[in-house]
Amino acid sequence: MSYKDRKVINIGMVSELTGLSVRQIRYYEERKLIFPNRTEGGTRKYSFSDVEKLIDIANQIEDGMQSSEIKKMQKRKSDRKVRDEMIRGQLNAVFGIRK
Amino acid sequence: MSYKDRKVINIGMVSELTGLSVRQIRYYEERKLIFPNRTEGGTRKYSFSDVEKLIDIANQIEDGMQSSEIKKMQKRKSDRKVRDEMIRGQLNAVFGIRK
DNA sequence: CGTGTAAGGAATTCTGACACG
DNA sequence: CGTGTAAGGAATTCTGACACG
Repeated sequence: MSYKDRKVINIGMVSELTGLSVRQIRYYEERKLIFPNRTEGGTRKYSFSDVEKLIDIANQIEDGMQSSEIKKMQKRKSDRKVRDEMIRGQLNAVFGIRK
Repeated sequence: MSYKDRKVINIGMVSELTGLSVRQIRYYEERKLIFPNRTEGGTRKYSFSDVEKLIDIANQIEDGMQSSEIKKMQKRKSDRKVRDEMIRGQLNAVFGIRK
């Protein structure tokens, strides 16, 4: 929706923005930690959110965490978000609490 | 500073985002209406601000305005901004009006 | 496991020019 | 003036593999 989430950046620029090698960036995708879009021609396209996520991933790897662990943590975080949003939705439906 | 102003988008994606041809986008640059960055290799890089500006330019062209006229209007707009900021600065220096 | 690299090919972009109008 | 197009070349990216550890 916002600029931050538009997938418009090529891998070369992502490499420059993050300081990571293109090899690393592709590898984190292979491990299902990041999900760029693709052009018709097959070129990867990333968002600024992806750039930030990649920096986090690189830091976790640097701290000795394995990609499989990082993936699990991503899932936990995602699950928490879904749960919180459901609770919010229910509260809103029942009590009409706004925002 | 913000995501909106980071020059990270290739001309192909700009073409897709704006609906303009790459020929048009390059031409508006030739007429000094837009100023992308360049990679070492010479590839153009645009920001989301540039994308919006390009849409405005295309609309003005479509309305029959010439590129030289558009450039003049851009300058006027820029001059107004500089003037307003100077006034603000002076007021702030003399009266300490905040923000 | 995470990352570098050389290999060959494909997609993307660049410039300068000719065309039309 | 604004834009399309074919031309030739250069920069960018892609995949699959081998290497090291």
